[in-house]
Amino acid sequence: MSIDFGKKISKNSAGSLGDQVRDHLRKRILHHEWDAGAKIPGEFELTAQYKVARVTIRTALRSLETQGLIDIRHGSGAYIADFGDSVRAGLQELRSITQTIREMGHKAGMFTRLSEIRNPNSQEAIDLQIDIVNKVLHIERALTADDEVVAFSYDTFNITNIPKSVIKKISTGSVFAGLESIRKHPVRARAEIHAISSNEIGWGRSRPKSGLYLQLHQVHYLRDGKPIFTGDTYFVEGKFQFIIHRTI
Amino acid sequence: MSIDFGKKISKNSAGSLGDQVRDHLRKRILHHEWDAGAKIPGEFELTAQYKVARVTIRTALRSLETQGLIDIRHGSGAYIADFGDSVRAGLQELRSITQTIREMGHKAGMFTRLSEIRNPNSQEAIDLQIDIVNKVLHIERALTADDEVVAFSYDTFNITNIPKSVIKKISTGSVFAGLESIRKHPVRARAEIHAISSNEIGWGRSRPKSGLYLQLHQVHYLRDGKPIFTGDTYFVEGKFQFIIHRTI
DNA sequence: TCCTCAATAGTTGTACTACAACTTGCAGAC
DNA sequence: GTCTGCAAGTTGTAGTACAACTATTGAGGA
Repeated sequence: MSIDFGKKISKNSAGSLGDQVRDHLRKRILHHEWDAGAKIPGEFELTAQYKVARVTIRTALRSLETQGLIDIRHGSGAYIADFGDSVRAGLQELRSITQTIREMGHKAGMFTRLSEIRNPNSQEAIDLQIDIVNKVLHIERALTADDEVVAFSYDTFNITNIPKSVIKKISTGSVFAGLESIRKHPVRARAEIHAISSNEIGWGRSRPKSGLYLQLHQVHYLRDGKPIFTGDTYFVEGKFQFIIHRTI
Repeated sequence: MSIDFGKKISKNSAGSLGDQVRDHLRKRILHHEWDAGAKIPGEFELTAQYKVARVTIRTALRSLETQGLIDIRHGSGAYIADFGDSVRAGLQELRSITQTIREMGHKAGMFTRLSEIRNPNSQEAIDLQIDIVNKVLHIERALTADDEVVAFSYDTFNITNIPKSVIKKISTGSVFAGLESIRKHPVRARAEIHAISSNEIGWGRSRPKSGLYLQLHQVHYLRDGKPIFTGDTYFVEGKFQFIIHRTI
């Protein structure tokens, strides 16, 4: 079953009813339908708005609370956490770095240095949960903001069951758009953060002399829990501000 | 109401029943009661174990799922998310580093190098939203796991309206416990992450030769939105694994 | 006038029941 | 051996009722 919500429903909304309501409410929050600190409608009113049971609304609200977007107070209501913009630019939201750069008001660019189809190495095979005889697409790119390199990116995709046209689309830079077109876009990712000092990362004139990077090692998962792509992104220290919103 | 759970219940467990169950289940997970990928008991069995309603179990499980510790599959069960066994912190969960180390089954320790009451510098005054004539408590500590230094910490507290006994408690290391005793514990924090290479961080023999740190600059906020303390924590690269769970 | 406090309405938290939707394993047919 | 379909088990959603907590209101007294 999929619901209407009275308003428009986004194409990529899927999963349980609770997840759909959560995603919809999340968009309403991030679109500043309510100010920071403001009280959102009560559970009974949301029940009426979305035409679902109260328990469904509650699962959505609890999820948003765990994500740090709202603050639920017993006997009072749910309030918008006054962190809207930080969350937007923050690490917890799964979106392409290019898109994040763009949303922060900068011109996003990209230079592809390498794009090849090959067998995965052992670490990639483990991360992607595939055998080393499978084929993967490996891409090395430099990401820019306002024509300045802010990160070097090494990504590897499991291209089993992915049509050639989509592989081409991914290769040209539209990673998330390409995967979304065949409903194989990731819904969550696991990321490890490391501080790295190395002169073997990056290339060209834009490589920083300091060799100091913030490394983000990520594995992206589909809704069914299977990994779709993994990669390391090396952010040039100081060029990109990471914000994390921590909650209890 | 507070529940027994059949086993010992930790003193700092508080909040709603769902939160208590969530915290208890989190400890069981982090203590490796179940292997990675293993199925945890079903909702009905947990209902019997904890002697609470199924809806309470469900709120706890949904929260753990949002935090990325488990993976709930409709019609099947809840499974432990795959993770290794090094010291690990979900960055979006706000808890003391000491407590995190302890929850992972390691011996947590702490050496205080400096503890003084003084006026804030300009940056601290901005972060804490106070005037520079106010008084702050500044502490410099080294945090250890299994007698090995994993981080150096420089914290500054706004001690306006904080009784002397609590200040003493904070100084001796029980930051969160001290603040909680007067209901001034932070509920969220805003954190910036940086990669730092410096020989001016840390002290003593435990200072790493590489000088490579993951810096976490944080401001902690109370429920009413006011900052309570700020600080920089420098994690020795490689000693502490940071995990971020990104969702759509 | 100002303060205290009790009553009250409104909101979230927990309990219980019932059924829908989905997954998994197994028995049986072929 | 392979496939199909049933059955049992598990999570998801619905509905109701009440407990626990919050915020407001207003009466009463200093």
